[in-house]
Amino acid sequence: MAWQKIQIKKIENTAARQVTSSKRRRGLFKKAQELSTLCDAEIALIVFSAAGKLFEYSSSSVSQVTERHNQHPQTPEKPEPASLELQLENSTSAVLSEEIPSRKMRGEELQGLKMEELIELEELLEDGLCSIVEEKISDLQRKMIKKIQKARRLKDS
Amino acid sequence: MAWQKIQIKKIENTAARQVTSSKRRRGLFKKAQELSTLCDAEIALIVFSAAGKLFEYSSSSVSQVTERHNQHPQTPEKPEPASLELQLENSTSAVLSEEIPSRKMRGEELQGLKMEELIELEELLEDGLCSIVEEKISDLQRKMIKKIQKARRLKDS
DNA sequence: CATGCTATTTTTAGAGC
DNA sequence: TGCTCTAAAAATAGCAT
Repeated sequence: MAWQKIQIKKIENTAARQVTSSKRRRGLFKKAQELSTLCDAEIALIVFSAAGKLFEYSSSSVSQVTERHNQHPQTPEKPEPASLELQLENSTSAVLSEEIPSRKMRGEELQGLKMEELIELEELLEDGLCSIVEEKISDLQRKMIKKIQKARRLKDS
Repeated sequence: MAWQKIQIKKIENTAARQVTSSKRRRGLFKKAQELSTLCDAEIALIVFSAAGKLFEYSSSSVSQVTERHNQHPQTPEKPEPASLELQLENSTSAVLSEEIPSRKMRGEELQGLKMEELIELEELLEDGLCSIVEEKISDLQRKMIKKIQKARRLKDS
């Protein structure tokens, strides 16, 4: 793909394999998310690295998709909300699965909780979303600063 | 990616969405297979198209991987913040196109701007991201409140 | 160990069949 | 729906920092 084309066979060099694993895994998850958003597909992607580490992505939740997979065939209906809404819906699901994976509180399962638990969960969700966006804004700022510096250099020249 | 760059948002045209779905799905499955082979990873990929059709790939078998996923000890570390990151990347793109569509300031085009314009743009981006997340949090709160009320009714009955 | 940098390969949007 | 073609856009292998 780059300075040299590679064969699709196991990379024996451990360090190189690790680097390729990270890069390609990231690319794969991105592609999965893009397909989900562009084409309104429901996707679950589970990856166990050679080291046994788990990585997962889902447009909704892994358990939801695997459950649907188990019960296939069936023909569900898919409404079509705004794209941004859809993306944020997915963000919500992702936060839920990340912040409280051990409690399996997703979707209708929330209904079984006590009020205190619901409030606690609410706070978790807010914190999770905010911290993630703050991080994203920092990235944006850093990128913008680089742009500004570039603009300056262009003016000086 | 080709004659014209596209945004990562739902493709409204049904025919075009179907075509893109087929093409990208194939690409995604190929990438998954390559990662599995190159890096000795165990992968399961489940895709339900918008029409409800099932497509799946696994380096071993879907049920084997999902089983391993279920048995996985409560994910010691954050398994996948990447998916959220990616979704926010796309949200950022959406903000760009929504907030300043008439100025067509995306990607490399930013480089032609003056410093003041860059700063102004930076603020727009931050505001856009924050307002979107605030809106989402409001939605969340509303939903949580409904859940709480439901929990109360269940207790009273 | 991550991050950045190209040159090169790979993917793919759009149009046609 | 599936295939081909083409040029632009993305991904990325190998290094460098």
